[in-house]
Amino acid sequence: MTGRNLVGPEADALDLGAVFRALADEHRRSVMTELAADHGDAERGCNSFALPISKQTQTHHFRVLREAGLIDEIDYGNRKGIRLRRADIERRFPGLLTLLDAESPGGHSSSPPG
Amino acid sequence: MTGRNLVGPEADALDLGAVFRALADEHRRSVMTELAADHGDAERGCNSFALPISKQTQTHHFRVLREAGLIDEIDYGNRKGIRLRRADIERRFPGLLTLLDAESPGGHSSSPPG
DNA sequence: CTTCAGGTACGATGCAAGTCATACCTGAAG
DNA sequence: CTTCAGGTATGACTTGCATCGTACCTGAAG
Repeated sequence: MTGRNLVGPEADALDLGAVFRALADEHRRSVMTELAADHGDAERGCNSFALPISKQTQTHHFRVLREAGLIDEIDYGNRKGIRLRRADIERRFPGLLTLLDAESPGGHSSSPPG
Repeated sequence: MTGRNLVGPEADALDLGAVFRALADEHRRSVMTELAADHGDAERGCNSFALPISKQTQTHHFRVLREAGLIDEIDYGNRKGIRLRRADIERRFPGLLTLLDAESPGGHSSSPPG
């Protein structure tokens, strides 16, 4: 089961305004910081971020990140996978992920948070 | 006639969240895009940005940019100067101004908009 | 003094967005 | 089938924020 990607903007259509608005929220930024810190770009589950908010609100936040073009959401039916669109972001906004990576608790990192 | 700088956060105290929130607004981002495009970092007047909003709202926006640590506001009494904190931003968030510069209408530029 | 332009302070308003409650859907396990 | 966990849809609530109206301040010019 490879799942199916939920729709997001094309790489060339990424809008800096939408990206900044998405990253303006603390919870969404913490998600992006974790994703940027994992240079292996492993697919993550929604619960692996331990966000202190209800699941409905989490659904909302992941939707905003997807519509900004920052992540892919892979629909498995009763589960969902999150994957960073690293290549697209680097091509359109080079250096942005480095900024987020620098905000990672342990500073720059090449390994997943565990 | 040197004017007096209105207070803003120290260079090391710049917060990425506050920066993203500041850049989430279209008007504030257009100001920052213009400032980033002028590599000469000339001091600008508030009216030189031609923002299509009232002066009270402009005061609000410049205040947000200053409190985020992105600009200095020099108080001349009945006038105000705006200057980009390029060095501080580059040190704390390297690459951020390049992202904004790339959003400049004519693409990358080394000269003021005129 | 008065006049005027640039800027600020305060308050009110309207809208966008973050949050959650309820209800429902999906797939896996018994 | 039932049960359960993960996720979504809808609606309502609340907060934040962009905006402007009114009033006031500041400095320059007359």
